[in-house]
Amino acid sequence: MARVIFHIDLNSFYASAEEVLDPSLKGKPVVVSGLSRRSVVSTANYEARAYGVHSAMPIQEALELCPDLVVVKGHYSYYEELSEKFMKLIQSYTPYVEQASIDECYADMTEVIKRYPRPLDLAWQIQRQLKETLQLKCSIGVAPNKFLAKMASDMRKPMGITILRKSEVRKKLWPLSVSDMVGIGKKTAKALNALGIETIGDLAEYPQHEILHKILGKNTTSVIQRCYGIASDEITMNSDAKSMSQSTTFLEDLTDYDEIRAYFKKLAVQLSQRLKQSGMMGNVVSISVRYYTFETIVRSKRLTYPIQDADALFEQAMMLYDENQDEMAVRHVGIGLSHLNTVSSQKIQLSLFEEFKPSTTDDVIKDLNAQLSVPSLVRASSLLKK
DNA sequence: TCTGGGGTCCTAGGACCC
DNA sequence: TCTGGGGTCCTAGGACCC
Repeated sequence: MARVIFHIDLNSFYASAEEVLDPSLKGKPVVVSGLSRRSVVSTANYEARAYGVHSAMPIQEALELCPDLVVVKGHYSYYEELSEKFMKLIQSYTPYVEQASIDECYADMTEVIKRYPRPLDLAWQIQRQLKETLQLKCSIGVAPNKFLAKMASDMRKPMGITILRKSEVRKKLWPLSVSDMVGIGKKTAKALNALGIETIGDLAEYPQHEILHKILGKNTTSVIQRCYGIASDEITMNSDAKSMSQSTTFLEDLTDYDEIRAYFKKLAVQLSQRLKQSGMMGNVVSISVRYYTFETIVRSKRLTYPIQDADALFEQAMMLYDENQDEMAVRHVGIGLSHLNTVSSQKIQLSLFEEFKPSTTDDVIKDLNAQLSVPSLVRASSLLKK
């Protein structure tokens, strides 16, 4: 049985959210972005897009294109709040809602839709309700699976509703450029173009799958199936974050060790705060360092115990940084933590482990550190001596 | 006007174990 | 004494998305 999947995508979400906070912005070209010389556009509203301004464009360039541009600093916790309300609203229709990002979700409306004369009526209602209650515009794609729903919602923006049936794939999907497919970015598109593949139709009919495999890897089959409108209709609910990171680009490139260290400290504190807020711990620490050349390295380390504390994050980050010191000027640094688990599940794992009685002093210290969120071996050792 | 920040997933090589 | 082949874990790098 074919399912009815909705993809609901908020239009220029951050910019719209700012217009809710400050209605005087309405009608003006607005971007949400950082305020430094090195910032790029996070989201542009449609008035700004009319000038050619778009996401990821350096703010300086955007101002060149549109001198009257209103540049607003993002209020990200407000966006989170609004996003939650958005998801709740969709969940009032069906429990089968998959959050795809802060401003989009998939919803399985197979059952819900039966209560409406036409699928369009449900989509209209959702659009109207989002506009009335949250002042947010959205585009909705309606299709038998997630991929087609997503492609459909992209076809009419803003405030569009598009139904895409599997029987229409040749007519509506095949003429599109391969780069319009989700998952096909710049690099992959270029490689495909080199084979003479320009459109989704070209890709669908390309006979030599072994050659495609060199470009698309293990996704080859599923990418080709997508061209024919075959894709997953499975809704994955409530997936916890797998990693969390905090990074910053300096106003000027830095060479001074202590200054860079101070930034790592700040990032560790911020990251730890967020981890604690969401009750997460993790045991793979990573840092990223981008040099003035824009070359970026990432270094990571798996710990035998999970951490959450700012001091522990900072200590591990600095160990990774020290091991990879370079005299090049640094543009950007970041700290990340992955292999996250909720604190409560960590405690369960810990208590299971305790039945086996860790034998070495090292293990005891690590366990103590994990339980107490104590960062350094020194502090745990001193506890043991008491 | 040079190139943010926060994520996910895939690939590939080396270590290590059986 | 010139050499196996899986499987899994760890790390690094990169593509992609919003």
